[in-house]
Amino acid sequence: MEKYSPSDIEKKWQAVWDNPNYYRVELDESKKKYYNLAMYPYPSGKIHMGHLKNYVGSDAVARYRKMMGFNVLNPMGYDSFGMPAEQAAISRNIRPDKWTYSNIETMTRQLKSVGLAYDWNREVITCDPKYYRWTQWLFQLFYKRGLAYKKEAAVNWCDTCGTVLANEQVIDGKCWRCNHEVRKKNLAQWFFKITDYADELLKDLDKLKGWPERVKTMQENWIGRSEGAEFSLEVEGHAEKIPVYTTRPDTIFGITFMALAAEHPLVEKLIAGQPNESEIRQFVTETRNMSDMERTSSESEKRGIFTGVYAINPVNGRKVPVWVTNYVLYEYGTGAVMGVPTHDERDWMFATKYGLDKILVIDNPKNPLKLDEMDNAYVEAGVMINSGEFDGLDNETAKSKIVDWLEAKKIGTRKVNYKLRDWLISRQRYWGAPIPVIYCDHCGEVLVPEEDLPVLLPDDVEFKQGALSPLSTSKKFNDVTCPKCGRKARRETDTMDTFICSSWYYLRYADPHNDKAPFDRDKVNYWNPVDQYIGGIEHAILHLLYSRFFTKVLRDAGMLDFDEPFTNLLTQGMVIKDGAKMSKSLGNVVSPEEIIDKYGADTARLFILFAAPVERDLDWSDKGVEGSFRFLNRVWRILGIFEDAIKAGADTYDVETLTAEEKDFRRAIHKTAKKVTEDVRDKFAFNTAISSLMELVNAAHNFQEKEINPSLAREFASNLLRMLAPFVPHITAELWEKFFGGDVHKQSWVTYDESAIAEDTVEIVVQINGKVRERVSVATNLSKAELEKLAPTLPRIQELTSGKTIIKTIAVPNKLVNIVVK
RNA sequence: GCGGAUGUGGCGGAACUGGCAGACGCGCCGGACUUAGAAUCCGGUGCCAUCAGGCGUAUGGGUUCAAGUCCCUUCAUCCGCACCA
Repeated sequence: MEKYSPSDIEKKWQAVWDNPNYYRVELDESKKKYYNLAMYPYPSGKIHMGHLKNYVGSDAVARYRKMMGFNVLNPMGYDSFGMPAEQAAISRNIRPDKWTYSNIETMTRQLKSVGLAYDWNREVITCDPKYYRWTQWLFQLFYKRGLAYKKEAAVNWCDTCGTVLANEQVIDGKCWRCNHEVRKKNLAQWFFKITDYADELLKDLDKLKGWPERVKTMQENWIGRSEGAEFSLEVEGHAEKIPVYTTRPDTIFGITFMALAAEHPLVEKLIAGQPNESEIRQFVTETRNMSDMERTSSESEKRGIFTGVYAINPVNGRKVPVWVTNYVLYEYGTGAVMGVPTHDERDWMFATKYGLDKILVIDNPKNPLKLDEMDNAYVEAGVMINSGEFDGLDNETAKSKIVDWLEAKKIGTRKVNYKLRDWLISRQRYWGAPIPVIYCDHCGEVLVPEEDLPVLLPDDVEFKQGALSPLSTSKKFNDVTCPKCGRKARRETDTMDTFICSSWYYLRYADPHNDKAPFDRDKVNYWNPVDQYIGGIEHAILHLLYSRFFTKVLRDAGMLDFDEPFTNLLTQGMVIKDGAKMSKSLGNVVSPEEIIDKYGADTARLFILFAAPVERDLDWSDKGVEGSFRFLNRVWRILGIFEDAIKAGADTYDVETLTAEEKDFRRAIHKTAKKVTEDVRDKFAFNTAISSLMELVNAAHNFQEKEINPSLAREFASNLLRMLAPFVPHITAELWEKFFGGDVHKQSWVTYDESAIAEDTVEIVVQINGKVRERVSVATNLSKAELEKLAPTLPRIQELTSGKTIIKTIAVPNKLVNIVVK
């Protein structure tokens, strides 16, 4: 047989697979569906190893499921709105759409060169007006359901990107995209009311049995639910009250001061006319100008200033000073906090610094507290003291009793709070889906009528770094009349966060060409939810939370019938080289193209799958790649040696005619089939599946210079090629065609025969005091009693136990015998 | 600080419900083929030790006939959240 030449083989098969009908799938109620999805890429113009790792693993799953007889949906598309296209327009004067579509073309070509089994008929491109028409339609659906609203707020602003960002897109106070420090800015912006779904988004995490714990925990923390009470304190000499939220109603009797956020609107009213009014105002301004980084770090110093006014604790009438501080967050709860220094560490630090009073209200039952000996707040459980009628209760019980009491006296109520804020979706950028709203001086906010969708992106725009949205520079775009009254009006010039586009793309794949609706309900209900989703951990909160939110809203709108979009989630690891993530700046990048050119896509795929479990980081090794290439050559070579036998063999034959050695080999074939099936089906353990295939090929080498039963050789080739097909599709297609005719990817998955795996004898380990001292071959399933009887009679064991007393013998059938001696 | 994870040869990594630690691959060592090299094939390869044997899964302890696996302690690394009252 000729030499293994990956480039010829791969070109040949990729041409076959490029036929749009080859991977086409259709809805078929008679077949069990399997929706396999890998997170679609941003069309940067070049695939990198990270993409490859993601898509190769996902592809193996799709191909395996197809061979298992599932109707597999395995689509691909592009998350094609976003800043880089606009940057290209700003710095190189290339139109964003040109830049994007040419990148899509090259990336598609690169993806095809990897041999991925996508149904490209279903390609989704989010910057295509046929797609973003429905993104706009969905915005309007949210609007009509009261889930999209515009409000003025202090929002996150990135100067380099020239746009606002959602809370989820601010990482450590910096922009998720460009890493530039984010600052606060007051702007009127569009929000999606994700907080309406906070409770369900949290609760339904329990339904996601197929998600990694880590991702669920991250979402749980992000949603940040807490239970407590809200109540108000009167202010001496003012009509206004100060509402506060607390999770520690059991410490209400210990309030010694009130702390307001610098942004709190009451501050201005309270300080009016105070002698040091201007000093306080200066403090407020300074604090508000601090970056979020300095402001929210728990290490930074707590500072504050007394307003000169006092509030009254409603539970005991105590007069407490009201302070303005830098450590209370305006956005959470009520923007005001009750100060209980004895039982809250932050309040302790603050009160100590400014010499404020401290009252103990919870005591340590084991070791009574003394205020003047404490150097920290007491935050453990304990017994109530100094708390009127609640004294003596344990503080957990007191918590709910005090809230009951507050409610009965109409002072306060139970309250649940979330850290999750509404999703800021406006972007002051061009390359996104325009928000389909028109402003009319007469009619106000008006939705663009459905028949006028999509609101197209105009081309008469100017791109300038950091300037206002380019859309505001377009005459065409802004020349509009009010759809209601016909008077001159103006368009919303903001576009939508690209994360909106990606919050529903997995639904569009089910019905990608629909021009009457975003998708057909029956089709989505057939294909969705996604059975297996694979992608990077960086979307643990962003994309995965937003998509869950969208699914729930669309369910409530009657557009689909499930609660969660992704049944199983696999978060794949990064690609590492020389101890660091591959990056241009470190110069440790290996491009998929160069590997494919040198060894072929099959080798690249095999190495990626073999070197590490999918969810773990992959340590790139050039030597390891060579090892994978070597293995494929071994497969090629051994099947070449067997070629005549394979062709002469029969599909069914009498196993009893095999020699003992051949029987062993046949057992290995069936054992491997079992192992590979279980590894792929249950665990996505491609690395161990491949290692057992390597063992099988190694075992075949015993026959390289020996006659092999032709039918056995045939069985081996058929099994090996089918098992390897999901991992290395080209070489297996070629060899299958050569030996069996037809298409390996249309074959059914291997089956195995338990009886063929069973062995007559097993090797038993005999231990003395837990150390292996002898091995013995016995009949399979020899009973415990028989084993216990047999072991001490072995010569070697007799020798080692002579003169000692046997205390106990433990036997585990098919495994071992342990003799305990003294 | 809180939460999650990880820790096994020279390296990437195996080990199902506790039952032979180190599968498979890389690297290394030896051999065959070759004038020689490359490629290929065969064999070896946790550490210490002259065979016997001893020691080994981050640390220290515990449970057990038996622990990488279960329990407690400490340490290290990575990730997420981080003044959320």
